[in-house]
Amino acid sequence: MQADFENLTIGAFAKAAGVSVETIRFYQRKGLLPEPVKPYGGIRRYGEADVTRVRFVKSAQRLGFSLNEIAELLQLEDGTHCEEASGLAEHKLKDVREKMIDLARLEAVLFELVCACRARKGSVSCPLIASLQEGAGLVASARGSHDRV
Amino acid sequence: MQADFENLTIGAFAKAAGVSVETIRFYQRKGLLPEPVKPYGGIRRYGEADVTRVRFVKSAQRLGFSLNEIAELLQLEDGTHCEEASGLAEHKLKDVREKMIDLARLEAVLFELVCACRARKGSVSCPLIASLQEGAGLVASARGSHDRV
DNA sequence: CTTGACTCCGTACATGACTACGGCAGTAAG
DNA sequence: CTTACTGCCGTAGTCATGTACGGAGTCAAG
Ligand SMILES: [Zn+2]
Ligand SMILES: [Zn+2]
Ligand SMILES: [Zn+2]
Ligand SMILES: [Zn+2]
Repeated sequence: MQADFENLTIGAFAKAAGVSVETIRFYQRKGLLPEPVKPYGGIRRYGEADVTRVRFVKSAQRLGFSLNEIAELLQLEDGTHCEEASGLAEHKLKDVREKMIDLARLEAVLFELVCACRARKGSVSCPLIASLQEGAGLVASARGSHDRV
Repeated sequence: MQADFENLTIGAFAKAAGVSVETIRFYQRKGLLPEPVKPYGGIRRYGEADVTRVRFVKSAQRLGFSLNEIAELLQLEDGTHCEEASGLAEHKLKDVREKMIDLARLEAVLFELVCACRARKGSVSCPLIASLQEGAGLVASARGSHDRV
């Protein structure tokens, strides 16, 4: 029951990697996947290494890396550049932590608004709408100098 | 030193609202802002109310609402639909909380990877890269049924 | 040999939130 | 009056991450 992960057509490859054929082709155009040589007028074949590579992309994506950042990571694929790789990851970790703080602030404000809405007994109009209209400093959210997760 | 917030041209209005002219026109096309009547072959004028409205949009955006959701909120602008408004906010709050959980998981994994990278003493290759290549169950991240913040 | 499934390739579409451009018209300063 | 801004309007482009489609070629089974 061992699947043969060599000499896959693009369809089988995509299935093995858990993405669509179109996605494979898209990654090729982006330079995230090598395009295997095409035998004279024939059909390209893919192997184990390609499947691994797609899985790499997908895991990195789940970690919040963009495809461009993943391209950078793929430069380091041979595993001999620990410094650079962990540098990228640390940067991403910083981004994630900033985003967590933003979201926490968001959560607090939204919660407060929902509470105010529920508790509005005497007021004529919805406190949520009212506070959005003032809109002053809710979630000041000093957007940082670079990309977010 | 009191700025006169009536009879603004679109340029002054945009500046007063803290967005670009193009953004104003974009919001008009999207139906988020009313387009004031244009005097015979002349120039539209904007006032305080328009500035307030843009600020509403921007605050709601900082709270994670999409422009479409903000359009919904604007339907309720008169403040007489507390139910609907707080319904939207509660839904968004739920989204935010889910996203916070996702990010927390992300943070943990990234942190672990960075640690592993720093601590790799004997291993030949970078543990971060290695673990991306295996890529199995890192951040399972069961993506929910709907929109995220 | 035909049929049907699959590949190849290029192009277009989808989403969200804008941003840019080009040409024409109105307005203000000198 | 001329010049230099603005405003008006429509169209189109950007970025990210794909998805969809159409026509032509290839391959394997029947
Ligand atoms: Zn490393
Ligand atoms: Zn960053
Ligand atoms: Zn309310
Ligand atoms: Zn939702």
